Amino acid sequence: MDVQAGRTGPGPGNGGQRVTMSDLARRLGISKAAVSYALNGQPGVAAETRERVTRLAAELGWHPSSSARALSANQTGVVGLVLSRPAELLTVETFFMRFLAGLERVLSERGSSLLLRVVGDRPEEELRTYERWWGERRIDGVILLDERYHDPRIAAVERIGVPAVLCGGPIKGTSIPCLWTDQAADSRSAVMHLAELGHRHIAHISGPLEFAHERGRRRGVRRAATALGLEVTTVTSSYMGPQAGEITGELLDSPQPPTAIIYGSDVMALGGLAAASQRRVRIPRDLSVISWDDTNLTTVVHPPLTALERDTPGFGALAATVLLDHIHVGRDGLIQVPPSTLRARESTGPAPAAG
Amino acid sequence: MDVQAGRTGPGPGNGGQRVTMSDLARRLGISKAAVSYALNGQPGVAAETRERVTRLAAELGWHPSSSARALSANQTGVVGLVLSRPAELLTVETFFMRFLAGLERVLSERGSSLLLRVVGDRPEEELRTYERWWGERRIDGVILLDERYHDPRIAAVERIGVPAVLCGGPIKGTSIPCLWTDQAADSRSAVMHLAELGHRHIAHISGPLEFAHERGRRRGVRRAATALGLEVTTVTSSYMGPQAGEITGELLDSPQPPTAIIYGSDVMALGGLAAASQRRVRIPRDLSVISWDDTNLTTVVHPPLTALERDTPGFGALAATVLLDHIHVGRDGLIQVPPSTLRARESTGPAPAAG
DNA sequence: GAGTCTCACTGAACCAGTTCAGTAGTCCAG
DNA sequence: CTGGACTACTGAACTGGTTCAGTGAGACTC
Repeated sequence: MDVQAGRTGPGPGNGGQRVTMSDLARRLGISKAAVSYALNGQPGVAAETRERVTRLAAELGWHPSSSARALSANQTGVVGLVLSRPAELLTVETFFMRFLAGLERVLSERGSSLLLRVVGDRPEEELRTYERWWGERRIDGVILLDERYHDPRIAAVERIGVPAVLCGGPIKGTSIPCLWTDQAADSRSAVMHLAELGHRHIAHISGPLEFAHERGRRRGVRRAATALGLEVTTVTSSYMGPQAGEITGELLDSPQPPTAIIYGSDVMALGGLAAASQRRVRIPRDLSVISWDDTNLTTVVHPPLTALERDTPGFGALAATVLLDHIHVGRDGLIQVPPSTLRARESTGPAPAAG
Repeated sequence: MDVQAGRTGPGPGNGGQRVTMSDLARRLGISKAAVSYALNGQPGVAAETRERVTRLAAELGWHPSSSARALSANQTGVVGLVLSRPAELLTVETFFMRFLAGLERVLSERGSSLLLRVVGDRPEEELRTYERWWGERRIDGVILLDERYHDPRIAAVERIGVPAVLCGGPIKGTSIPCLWTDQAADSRSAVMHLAELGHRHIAHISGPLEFAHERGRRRGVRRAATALGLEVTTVTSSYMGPQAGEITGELLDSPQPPTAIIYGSDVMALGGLAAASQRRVRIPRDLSVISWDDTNLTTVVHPPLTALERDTPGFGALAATVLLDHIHVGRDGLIQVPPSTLRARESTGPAPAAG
């Protein structure tokens, strides 16, 4: 059993692949150890021998077996990432793909690979995956995305012993590096923009509060609005567009509707746009709209959305860099993610005259 | 050098992790081989011994080392996937995330993991990644996504010898299993829907023709329209919303504008909606709109988009199943993907009276 | 009661690398 | 011309599993 389809057995004479160091040693008439030293740039090999070895290796298409290397070096060159977002979120959000693009750029530059697992909305499955991956020596470390309120993963990865970085925090009393975003500053730039346009009553429709960043943003918006003397209404929604639209409708139908709404994501803002359009509320004349994420969607809709733009691929790249440094040189501590910048487009405008 | 941060050295007395089979054997006073047989359900072990072994393994948190296993079994339990989509596409499309969710469901059920690489729009890098992964024995097989016109990857994976499945095809003269989508049938159901509503001149704005499925769809739309006696205009666009919007504008401004447009994706359809709204063209009174993909976006915008719905997670699950079967039992051949179904919403309506 | 069979287990080889201790051979100093 | 240092290697052990060829003990057969 376990016959491999399309896979040739070991030994020469077949497709030609699957060359081992012993093959090289035999053909060159030297020992395996010499080949190893030559290929790894270790001293103790004559320049001419090294040259012969590397040439033959290239010629035969030799690649080091990752398993064998991992076995003796106790290093895999693989980084793990588990997505335990609810399915609805996965299908809607492009955050993850942009994060991934940046993450991968750094990983491939530094010779690492990414092991990915998508579990539904089952955090306990996420923890078990870390434990299994680390137990099976499949990974060198993990990246923790989507920090939750009182996130159990932090204690778990410390118990398991797997090196990790947290995209979130800061967390007190942990040795895990945290990539910390200043939600207060981002909130301020959005609220300030609306205040400058003359808005006196704004609303913030956030995503679910189980996510730590949503809490941070809600607090940031409240504080910034209070500091500027604005009235502020904060509501929580799922990440789904239709629900954000429904809440938008309720806000607009209330006796004292806000004149501007900040949405937790671009898709939520789209839902708001649809609700406004159904009520013949004009953007931005009657209502200003800001989206907390700047994706390509913001420029596809009409009017283009004012948004808080952050460098999500850069965030991914930073996460990869910090994790690899943590694994290899023990880098620790708190790293601040660059703040978002407000990109003003046509969905925000002067507050309507009070009526 | 190469000191591990947060990683404890081998041997007992530390964090407790990293138990090996030899540890189990020593503590139980039996041989490594007996432990192996016991844990793998092989015959030749007394039931009581097996029980003692499995209990101790669970107690000490033993996990098999994937490297050691891969080394002797020549199997890794890992499947590779490379995304060489252009960055613009990655950030916009949710196809991939939905595909991934289905893929992962099957992989995790069957004990496999996914190794992921995101390269930009560099197909040669994709091929080198396959070659390296296979050479390094990191993977058991790969999934080829986004079939291109005259795709060089098919010959490449056959040369390299890595088991693969192609999401596309059918391809003549290859042993690689193909997951084939009947683009002609999908095209027919979209065109038929418009014909039944009385449209006589329709347009199709497709994505780039380097993608094989875009060619298939274009041909399918043309044939279906011709068969039904409709006039059809086909235009090619990038996947970016604004460009699709621009093309929409040109079509609407032409002397004989179509009364319905089929878009290659939901984001492209959104671009079209924005262009129509700027020209005060009403949807669906003046123009009917169909999107080729049914994502959550189609129900967020106003009006909700009529779309060709296909089970993308199911597609991913099928790809995983076929690849694992190909690797383990040598399954081959052509597998047809279930066809899309047309989900009629409010963006399509009766053709306007000829003016 | 000798021969055979099965059961439960052991020892060793093997996968493909890394690494350490040792060893010829050369060179140079004293 | 001997001792020590250095170079360029070799052989073997080691990583943690799997697997094959034994092996001793007990049960069963005739």
